Amino acid sequence: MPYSDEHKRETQRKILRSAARLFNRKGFAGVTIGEIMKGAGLTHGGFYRHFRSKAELYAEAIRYFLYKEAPEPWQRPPAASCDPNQPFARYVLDAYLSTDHLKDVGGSCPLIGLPGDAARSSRAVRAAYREVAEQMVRLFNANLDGPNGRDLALVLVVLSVGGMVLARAIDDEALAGEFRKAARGHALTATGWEDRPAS
Amino acid sequence: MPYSDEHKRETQRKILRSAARLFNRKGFAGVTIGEIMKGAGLTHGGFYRHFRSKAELYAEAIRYFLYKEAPEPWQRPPAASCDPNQPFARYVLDAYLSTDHLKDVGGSCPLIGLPGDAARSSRAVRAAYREVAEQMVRLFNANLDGPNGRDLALVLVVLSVGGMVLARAIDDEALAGEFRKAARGHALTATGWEDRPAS
DNA sequence: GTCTATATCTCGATAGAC
DNA sequence: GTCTATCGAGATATAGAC
Repeated sequence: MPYSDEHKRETQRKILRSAARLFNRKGFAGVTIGEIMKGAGLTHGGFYRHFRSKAELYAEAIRYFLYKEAPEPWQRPPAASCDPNQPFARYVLDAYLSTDHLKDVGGSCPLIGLPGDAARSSRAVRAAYREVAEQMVRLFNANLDGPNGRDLALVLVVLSVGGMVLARAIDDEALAGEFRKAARGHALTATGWEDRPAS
Repeated sequence: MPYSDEHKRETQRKILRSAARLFNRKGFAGVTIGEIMKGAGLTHGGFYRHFRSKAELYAEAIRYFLYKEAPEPWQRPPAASCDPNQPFARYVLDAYLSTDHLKDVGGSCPLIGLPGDAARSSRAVRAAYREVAEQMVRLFNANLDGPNGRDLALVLVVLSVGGMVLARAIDDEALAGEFRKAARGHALTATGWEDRPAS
């Protein structure tokens, strides 16, 4: 057996990783199978031994980000500036609306890069998108007690995603910055988390 | 002169109207020139006497919504329930996050349907997108006095656009409703505009 | 499982009659 | 200005050798 199961899973992972980055950067229709496979170090033809179609890959790529590939800031607070008195969700909010995240188009959260395509896609894709959104709500909610915790968590997700979506689509960096800063500042005030300079 | 200038402008208007609806529903890459022209009651070939390319049409279609085609609620308060004591911007917020607007995919505000495509498009497209966003900020700001008026207006735009973008992309109507309600409720509290049942 | 090669299709843009 | 017809590029998906 020249190719082990382990090797196949590893190849799939490479394809998903390449696909996630490209879909984020160029949208569903803007990406070709050949491009994705090239990004994974493979060629066009082999794709269909791993996924049945481009559409199926799309949903898998969204879920992939959620479970395997979420970058550092979403997993745990940055060690260097870790302050136990600050809720973890606060670090996530800062990272989400940060300039780094704005500019990291390929590696960013799929909630930002794909909403338009997701809305027009199959149930499977929209279900994957929903799972990511739910995970984000739970993350914020874990740091918000009280009866209004869930409502406030929903608002934080709306502010995070909405602020970044607008900032990405606008051609004016100053206005894009205003949107992000306003969303971040308002979120910190609403939650009672103290403010400090944005990144 | 079998075709007057007036006739040409009217034809352009039809093309833009058809294009705006289709771009909202299917995204930039998902729409074909033939489809757009069919929606305008014309055929494929005539398109290039009106626009130089599909990309140019895209920017024009966004602007078109802004200046000519914005539906009733964005232009003035609904006559039936008009209360002079309620700020106009409050009606806009309600209409923006309403179920009607959620379901009117083709006729909705381009800020909701196109952000992903806009972010990946030319400067002209992103400039058009920015103009619509700026207009919306001004609209809210006109009803928010004080030094924090502009910041709050920016937050309202983020809540409106973010709430609808998330609601559209998710396959769960209940969660989509939660996002919209949370965004609306929070906006009304933050502005001091009184609350009442959502539509 | 992965490769090269190709079938089949669709789209954006152009040409030329009316 | 609008039509029909078509070109040429580039896409998804498949076939078959290794």
